[in-house]
Amino acid sequence: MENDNNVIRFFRRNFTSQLSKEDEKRIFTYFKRHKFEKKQLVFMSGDINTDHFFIENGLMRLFLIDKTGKEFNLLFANENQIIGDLITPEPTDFNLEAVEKTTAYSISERNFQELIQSLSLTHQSNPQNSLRRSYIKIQKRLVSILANTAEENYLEFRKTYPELIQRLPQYHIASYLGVSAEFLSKIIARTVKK
Amino acid sequence: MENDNNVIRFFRRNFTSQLSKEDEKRIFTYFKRHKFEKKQLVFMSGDINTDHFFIENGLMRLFLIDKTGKEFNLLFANENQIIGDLITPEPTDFNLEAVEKTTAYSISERNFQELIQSLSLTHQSNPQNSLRRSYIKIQKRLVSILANTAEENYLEFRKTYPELIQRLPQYHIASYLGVSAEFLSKIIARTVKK
DNA sequence: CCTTCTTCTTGAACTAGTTCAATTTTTATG
DNA sequence: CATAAAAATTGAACTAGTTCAAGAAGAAGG
Repeated sequence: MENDNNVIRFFRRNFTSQLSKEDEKRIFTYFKRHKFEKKQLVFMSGDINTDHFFIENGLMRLFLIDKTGKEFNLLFANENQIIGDLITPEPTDFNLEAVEKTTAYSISERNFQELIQSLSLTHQSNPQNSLRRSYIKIQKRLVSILANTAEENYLEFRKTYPELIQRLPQYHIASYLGVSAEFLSKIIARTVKK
Repeated sequence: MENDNNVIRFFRRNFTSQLSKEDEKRIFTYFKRHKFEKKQLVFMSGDINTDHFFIENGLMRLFLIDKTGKEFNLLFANENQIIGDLITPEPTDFNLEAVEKTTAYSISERNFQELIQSLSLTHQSNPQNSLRRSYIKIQKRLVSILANTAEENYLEFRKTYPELIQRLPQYHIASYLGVSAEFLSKIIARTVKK
């Protein structure tokens, strides 16, 4: 991990801009590097004290499997993003999977908090703000799914995440939008004609 | 406000248990008391720097109006809960309305942060945690709306918020569940028979 | 207690989206 | 580069939920 500093940059961007060499070293020691194969499951429903994953390279998805066995994608994360279940250390309902071959750095909730504290990021402006942004985002998504048609939601998704459209199989996008893969395919066929 | 301490109790419960008399006085000075009539609009889409409202008595709803004029309820709050739009001080997309005659205490985001700081609630464990809980809740709601039928969602709502079933008109519940008022009425007729 | 307003109900016609099954296209791999 | 596996497409039959319209029931105020 020493030979790059994506995680450091992430910390600078999200928490505070002044990090001493000491701080950086300290940050390194908190993360563990992992490689996951395409479609490899990282954690699954029922697991406790799940880690957060900072993605250096690749693409992951957080999803849920309902009682009928159907999957629902909740979140995607790619390079320089963090993904995990906020309910940790409680048992998670979700599953985390690498969609592509992925390199990621893991940290437990407890260690994450400890790290933030020890860097005296106690002015709390930012860990809260990023959670706030996430909250506002999911709130918008909820409304959008309720208020708009699947076609509108798809077009919006495409506009917002053009690179994800390239990288994700369609059925994962369908599941994120809350429609069947078949129907999304029909939507796309329809919108291409226009 | 001096003759009761709902707000104080809220602070004790949500932030820290040790509050000096000084602290309590300080908290009082930050809040402004309001009374709202049934159906009175408190803030609306486009308003900037909207306040948070701590409800002493009554019931409020946060909702959005889509481009076709249809309303979507996002959140209800009753006694001893706080409601508002986290996007503040940015312009809100939402509307806040008193569903019943309501008494509430308002505070701006800026003052709220200042107050928390000045009470040295800097150990940040809790403002974050309550936001986390909200996030986890809305995440579950999103999945639930996608994965379950309207009937299942209604039964779940009824189980989780029995008192809201009493206090809210059906069409507000319908809008929260993401179905038309007519369809909810049919669902209820159906479930009564069983 | 009468009148008005608000909320709830019901039915009929409709539509967005699902499910299932079969086929084609694309991608990955020995 | 051939074969297998994964992903996308298409059509037909279906269903959950919508919309519109009209009427019934409930609640609230003068």
